[in-house]
Amino acid sequence: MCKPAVCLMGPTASGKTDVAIALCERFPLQIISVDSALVYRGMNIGTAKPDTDTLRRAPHRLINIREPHEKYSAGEFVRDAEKAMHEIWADGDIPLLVGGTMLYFRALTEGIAELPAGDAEVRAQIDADAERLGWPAMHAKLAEIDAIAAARINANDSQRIQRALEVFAVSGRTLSEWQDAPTQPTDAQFIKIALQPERAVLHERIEQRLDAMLANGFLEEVTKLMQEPKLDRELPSMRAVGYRQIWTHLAGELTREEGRYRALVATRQLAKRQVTWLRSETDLFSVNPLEGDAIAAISTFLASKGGIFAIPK
RNA sequence: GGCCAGGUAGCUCAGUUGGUAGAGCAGCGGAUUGAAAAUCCGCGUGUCGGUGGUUCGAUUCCGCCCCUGGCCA
Repeated sequence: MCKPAVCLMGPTASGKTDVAIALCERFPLQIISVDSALVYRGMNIGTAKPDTDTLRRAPHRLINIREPHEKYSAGEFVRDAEKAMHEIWADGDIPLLVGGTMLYFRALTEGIAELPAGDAEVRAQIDADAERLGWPAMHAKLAEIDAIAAARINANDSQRIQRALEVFAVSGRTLSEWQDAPTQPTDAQFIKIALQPERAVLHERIEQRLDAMLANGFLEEVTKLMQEPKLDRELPSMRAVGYRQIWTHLAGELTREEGRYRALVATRQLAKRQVTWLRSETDLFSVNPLEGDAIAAISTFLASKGGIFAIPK
């Protein structure tokens, strides 16, 4: 039996949280966060994490589930999200998956291949080799063991080359062999909603939000993180938009104004990549959240799905 | 007011011994399978300040004007 789940997707600063909370007041929904940065504790201001008051009113699952020195992944997300969805269904409610990490949405709704987890030691070894030989040479090595993956991956794409080499090193099977197996999407009827503001307006909101973050202690938050002995700027968490640039500023390599500007640019570029993902989504109900009554439009759309949505709270 | 330097893409600048111009950044488009807020690929978007002159042809040379910065008054 296939139960419903609502996906609320959108680029950063598109107003997802506000819409999600409004929807929770109208329908029997419980929120699951779909965000690779909100999983980290202590990263609150720069990730625009909902504040504690908001979280009390509208609890979010999959927020604050990792320390910033830990890793998280799309595969782990799918397992965690499926578990959370079953809990919510067991309560008689419907999951509301809210976020901007489009790979996580894709993995959940389309399925993701069974793959070995990342291995820090193997990665360090590959990095060391790449340091000497360069990534194009590593790409050539990959072509010898997995021509299919090598054909798909650009010779400069350090991360994907590393991953493909890593998978073979730890499992003895090539990445493309692993990925050859058909993937199993999560068993749910996904109702996909996208918040798509006009680009210029989104850019304005991004800038205002960044300045608000800086006024509200973003620098202090990063200062505190820099003092953690387990943290360094190569970690996935510390490469997050904003954190990486502010860290570079606080390390004395950029002025405050340069750091702010680079953080601003990085956030816009993130938003653009998120929009690119959305363009390739099918069966999307698309709404401009900053024009007209978006909540009403989404409510009408959900009500048209019938079932539990036909009876608002 | 005088002298000097400059005015070229959204920004910072290069360049054209006269044949209408190109880098970086920004921006835009795309890819995306356990790091994805990551990583990578592609695309130059222009009254060359204005105006008159010389010339087959001026962004380039000359005159005048405008603007910006500096120095001198």
